[in-house]
Amino acid sequence: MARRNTRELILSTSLALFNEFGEPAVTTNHIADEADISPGNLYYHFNSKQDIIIELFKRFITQLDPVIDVPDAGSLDAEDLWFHLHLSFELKGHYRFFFRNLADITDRIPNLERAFRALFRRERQAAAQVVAGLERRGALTIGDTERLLLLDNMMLALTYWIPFADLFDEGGLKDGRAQTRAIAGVLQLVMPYLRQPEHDEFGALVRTYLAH
Amino acid sequence: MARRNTRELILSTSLALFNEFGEPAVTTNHIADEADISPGNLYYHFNSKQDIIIELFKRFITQLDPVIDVPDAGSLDAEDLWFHLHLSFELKGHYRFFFRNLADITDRIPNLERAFRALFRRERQAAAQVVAGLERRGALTIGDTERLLLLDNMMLALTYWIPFADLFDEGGLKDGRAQTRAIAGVLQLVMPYLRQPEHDEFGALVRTYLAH
DNA sequence: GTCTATATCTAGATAGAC
DNA sequence: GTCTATCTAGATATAGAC
Repeated sequence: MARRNTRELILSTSLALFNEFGEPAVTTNHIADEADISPGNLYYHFNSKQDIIIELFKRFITQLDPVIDVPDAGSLDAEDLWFHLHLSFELKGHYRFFFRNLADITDRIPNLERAFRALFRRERQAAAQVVAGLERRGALTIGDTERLLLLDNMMLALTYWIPFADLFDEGGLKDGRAQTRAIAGVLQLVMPYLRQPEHDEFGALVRTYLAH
Repeated sequence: MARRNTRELILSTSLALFNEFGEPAVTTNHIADEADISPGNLYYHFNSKQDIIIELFKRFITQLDPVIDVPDAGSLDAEDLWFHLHLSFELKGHYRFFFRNLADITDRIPNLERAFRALFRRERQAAAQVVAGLERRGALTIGDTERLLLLDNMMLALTYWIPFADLFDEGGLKDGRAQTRAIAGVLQLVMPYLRQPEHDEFGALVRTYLAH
């Protein structure tokens, strides 16, 4: 067969199968089969199935890092925010098997739980910075209780929109329609607290993109 | 041992273990062990592990039915809505293992996927009726796009607040604090679209309950 | 690096005595 | 109804030849 890079082949095959059937339902034999290699070969490149998952997670987080830690989170306008959410949801869709069974997978792989907690903490902080930035510029007004609950609802959408869409999947995750609706959902959470002209800017953006 | 009702013991033991460790991590041997019966005895009462899960689901849905299909959904006030959400989230917390691994569990148990889809459809309809009722009474104004996204965000909270809280669990699910915050989160989603006096009624309710 | 063959382990499930 | 003992299947992982 003389493949260029078997390790990469195993990773991409695993990711595709995990996303399609869910990680627990995909065995190392299935992966080897689908990649047209032997099970023994798979274990030459990876010590365990967990190692494959961990490597996939590392790649996910490496790609997500620059998306979350946006340097000027405090000065984003509607278009910037849309763009950031777009990158975030697209990436999460690409690695959606993690979010499908978050509790199960973080339970079984010890370090993954800590990693996801850290991720959520940073995502929440980033969201808080965006809100704080809008407040500072006088574009947004919100009470303390409301801010807390707004961040809760934002985190919920950022974490579970992908698996939620997956449950009803009519292909929307692959062509990006599901991601578009997710972004619109997040922006709508913020919109009610915006003053003009930002309020209408956000609204127009949502409508434009939702219309395809 | 001469137990009153072994079948019930198996069910309650299973539910407790599933909620604590996640259903995939709990074997039939663990259940038998924890219930102080033999594995053989467990299989005398249930043909399979799936049968236990299905029976638990039946009980969940039987209890949830009257909570979802509220006859006068169109005329709920803030307190009524709070109460309904309370019942709903409490019950979901009681059977939270289903929501922990929704995608996985619905994939493995064929009929469960259909059942959950039906449940979501009904929940969304009920939410839509509540919103429509508020609109009819002049308490709420919302555009068509916004209504759609509002329902998305409500469904997201109704479905995933429990597993979300579970991820960070500091015991909040058992004493009900997590559920309280979930209810507040849902009410906050609706609040921005309310006029007075309903807007302040909802706000006061949220603040009262969140303060413990 | 890759293969075939196989070891190991564990979960779900059954058999048959009591 | 309940037990002990055991079967079976399938998944992860290893051994050793090529």
